[in-house]
Amino acid sequence: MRIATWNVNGIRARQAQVEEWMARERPDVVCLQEIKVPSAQVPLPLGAMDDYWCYWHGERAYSGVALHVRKALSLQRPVCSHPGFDHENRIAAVEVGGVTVASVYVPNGGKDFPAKLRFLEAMVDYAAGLHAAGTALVMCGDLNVARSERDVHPRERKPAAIGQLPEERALFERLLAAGGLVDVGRAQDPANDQLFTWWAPWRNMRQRNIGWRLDYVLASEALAARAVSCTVSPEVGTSDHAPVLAEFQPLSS
DNA sequence: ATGGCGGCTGAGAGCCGA
Repeated sequence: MRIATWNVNGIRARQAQVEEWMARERPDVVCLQEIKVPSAQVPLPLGAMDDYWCYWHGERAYSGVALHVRKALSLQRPVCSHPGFDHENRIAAVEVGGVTVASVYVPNGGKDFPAKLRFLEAMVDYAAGLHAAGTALVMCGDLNVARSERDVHPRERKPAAIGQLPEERALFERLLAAGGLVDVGRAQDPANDQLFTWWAPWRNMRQRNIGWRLDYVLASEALAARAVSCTVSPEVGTSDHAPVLAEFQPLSS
């Protein structure tokens, strides 16, 4: 089971890159963020792929998320939803094989920081509810928080910067604790202090790997114990964010 | 400390990102 996430920063501008990447990586589930287009205007063939169930949850110009589920995983169209706390089309979820997968784009917070905190708090409650119900969850996406100091390159560390603030980091830890979730990227690569997924688009920050880790695959403990890898692909695409792909052994085996 | 630029809309200059 291969689950991938990518903030594409405009699906129309990134269409060919996403198609190429999906053809090469062949993920079973794909979570996209910042599609920046109304669901009805998603370009084909990405909008309705032969071998994936596609769920687009977007709006004009801004934000928006999507989910793709390989049809072989689920003969009938999976049940898709956007949880009640959604805001600006920032979360979509799908239930497949007893696992809930969510594609999430947390508000940056520069425009409305309290709204970011409210969204993160609602994510905590959502994950806690699924945890209490015994539903396995994989929460993927651009969480717009660098989890800890080591998730920001030393030269980008700014304690007062949005994305690095103590209250955001505390909410990140609450999300993991209340949801019974594991940060799969960190768990798979515990000693790596260069594990970045976003780079500022100037001064060759990406090539020099001076970045932030903002994109995550969080998985319920039982599922995370089945993870075999979680990799960032900094060379893929021209979004400010790189895709992240986690591979899991089947839960049942 | 600051920084630059692409994607989007609407058909300009401005918002947004983190």
